[in-house]
Amino acid sequence: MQKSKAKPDRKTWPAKGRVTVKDIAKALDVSVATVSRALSNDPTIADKTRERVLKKADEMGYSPNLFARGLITQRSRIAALFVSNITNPFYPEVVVKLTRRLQALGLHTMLFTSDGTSGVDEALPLLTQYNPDIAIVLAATMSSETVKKCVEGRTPVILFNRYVSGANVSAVCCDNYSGGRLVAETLAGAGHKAPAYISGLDDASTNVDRLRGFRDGCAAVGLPEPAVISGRDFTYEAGYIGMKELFAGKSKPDAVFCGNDIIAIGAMDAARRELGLSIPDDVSVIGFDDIAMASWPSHELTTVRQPMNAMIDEVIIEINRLLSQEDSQPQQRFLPGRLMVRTSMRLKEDDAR
Amino acid sequence: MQKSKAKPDRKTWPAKGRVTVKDIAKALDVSVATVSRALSNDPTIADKTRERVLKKADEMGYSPNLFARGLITQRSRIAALFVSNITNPFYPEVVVKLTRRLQALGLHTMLFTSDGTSGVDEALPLLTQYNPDIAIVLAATMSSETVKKCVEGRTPVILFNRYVSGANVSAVCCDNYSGGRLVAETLAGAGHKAPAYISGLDDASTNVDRLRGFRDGCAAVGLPEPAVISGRDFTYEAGYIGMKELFAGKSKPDAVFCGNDIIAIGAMDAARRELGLSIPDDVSVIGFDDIAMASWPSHELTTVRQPMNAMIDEVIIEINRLLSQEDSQPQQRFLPGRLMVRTSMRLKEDDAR
DNA sequence: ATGAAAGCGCTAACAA
DNA sequence: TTGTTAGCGCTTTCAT
Repeated sequence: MQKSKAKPDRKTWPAKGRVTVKDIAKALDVSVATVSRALSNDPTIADKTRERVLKKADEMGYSPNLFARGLITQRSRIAALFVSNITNPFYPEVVVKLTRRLQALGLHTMLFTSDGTSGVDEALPLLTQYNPDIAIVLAATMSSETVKKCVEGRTPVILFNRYVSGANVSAVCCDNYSGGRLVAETLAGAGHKAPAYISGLDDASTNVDRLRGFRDGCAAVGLPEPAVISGRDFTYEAGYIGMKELFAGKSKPDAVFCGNDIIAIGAMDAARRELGLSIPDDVSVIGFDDIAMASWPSHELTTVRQPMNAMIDEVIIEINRLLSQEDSQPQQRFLPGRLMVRTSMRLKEDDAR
Repeated sequence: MQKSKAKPDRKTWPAKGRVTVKDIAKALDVSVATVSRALSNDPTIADKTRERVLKKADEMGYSPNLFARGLITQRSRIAALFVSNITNPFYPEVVVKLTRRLQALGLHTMLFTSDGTSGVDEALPLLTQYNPDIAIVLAATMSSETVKKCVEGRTPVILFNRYVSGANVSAVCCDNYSGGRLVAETLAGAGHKAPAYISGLDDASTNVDRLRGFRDGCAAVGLPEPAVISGRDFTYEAGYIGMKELFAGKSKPDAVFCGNDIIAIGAMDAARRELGLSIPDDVSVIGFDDIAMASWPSHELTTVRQPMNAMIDEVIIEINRLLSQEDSQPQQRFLPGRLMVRTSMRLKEDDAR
């Protein structure tokens, strides 16, 4: 029944048995400050002491509590990653590769998903709760309002395959517009006469830019305005149905450019199975992304390859820039795609021209 | 130069401008405890007060700092999710769906990836730093040592499509063994005579169980021991090469069961392109997973469907169990797969029997 | 080069 | 029903 200062022996507390700086300090009979300094490579500490601490910490199986650290440093070491598009295998691959790179940077990936329709905004409240050091948005729709909130909340945002012209946000994109033009030019060069386009999600900027580039390209090389099947989704079904619609009309296309590879594969299947067409003799099909599947013998899809690794590199560079200098301005980078020529596109000029 | 208690006006501090409980308390002239109680739906607070606080909090754009909360409650509200297998589209889909469910439970997904070879163990130190409430491992290799460390660290682990017999870990799996048997029985029923199997990763438990089930099934129904192409990876290439090898020998199989769908698709492509075979007339091909692609017209793959949604449901149930009762024992659940019959398998009995 | 002490934002005893 | 206070584990002045 002593009163004393009554701090010790609060052993009923949670604790969960993890080793803390205090434990190390006690074991070595130094102060917690010293332990902290040793762990954070503070130069103002004796080498011997540092070594002793580090050794002991290792022995005791110490692992820092990043919650506590983050609370004081105001840096969470968390990167928030938003994804919605999952039917396209391109993005899962980006998620995995990016996460690995972030891990190497000491950043932990917190993943947020949403269904395709509602975009990413609904996850915003979740985001703020952990105060991530950076937010990365993968080709998902994020309203400019949400973007603004992030910026206000001092969380730098990097958009991947999206950009917002006005807003103060970094972006790393494949140059979708040029990709679209490239396809138009190539098709013209191979003597195609009747271009068409099957859209993914109508208002996705990737889709908009690819189509715009394709249209402009067609005009520039003297091709007619492409027929456009508009807006379901970036899915196999969209391509399948789109292709059928395209050939239901009176004027048949001789080349179909698709919003992405998955759509293109759906389109090819429809052409072969439903329309009895042969590819590329009756119709050329071109995709976008160059996912692994595109090069499989069953598809052999000619497509615009997104420079995924280079894009990821850019994201990492941008993160470093944003996190190192306090007031670095957001920056937008556009990387060119490259046409991967395979057998789904007719190459020779035929009887044309 | 006053000394005083000198707490106020530490305005040079980080702060980052976020609204805290203290701000709300000040604005309403109540104590922070009251605010905290209102926010956490503590029953011991006056309804009026709660409403006032909630309203004000909303007005001020308050969002709790989960670092601080986690520090005291010892619950991070974080679920660690480990993935390595990315070539198989089954798992990205699980990741996205699972994440959405976890979000609904108020759990944030922290994603860890590793390359296929090294398994998941390397990420363990990262894990402990945030003290997740639960760890979920998706079909990745996690050494029993790592599992043990998690259990010791009081972090419950749920394996998805993996299990460890001895260890104290929960698991939710497709019943891969029965799936393998089912395939053998079906093949026999359709008059096949010469079964074969193309492996994924040799030591992956999914692969091992499917093969074991297939072997046992073949024996049970009087089919010969299946020829086995062993162990590259769960990839298209593995299937492509495996199929070629299978037909390089003297005895040709008339039915090839594959470690998963991607392998099966690779095998079919090889059969058609490299071997000039027709499917299913010359050889039947059966996969495992039933990914979206399997039902595409270009593949029409007969396959064992994993009950993905039911499996995810089980994971959620298990999480709730583990997190609610303190000392709930880990539990292993095996869910049966279902054969999806498509045209890649010959159905009629032929001249057989 | 080291220690003492304050405090990040929050919750949970314990009082009142 | 509410306020006071201690403290989660850590970093960081400020002394020494």
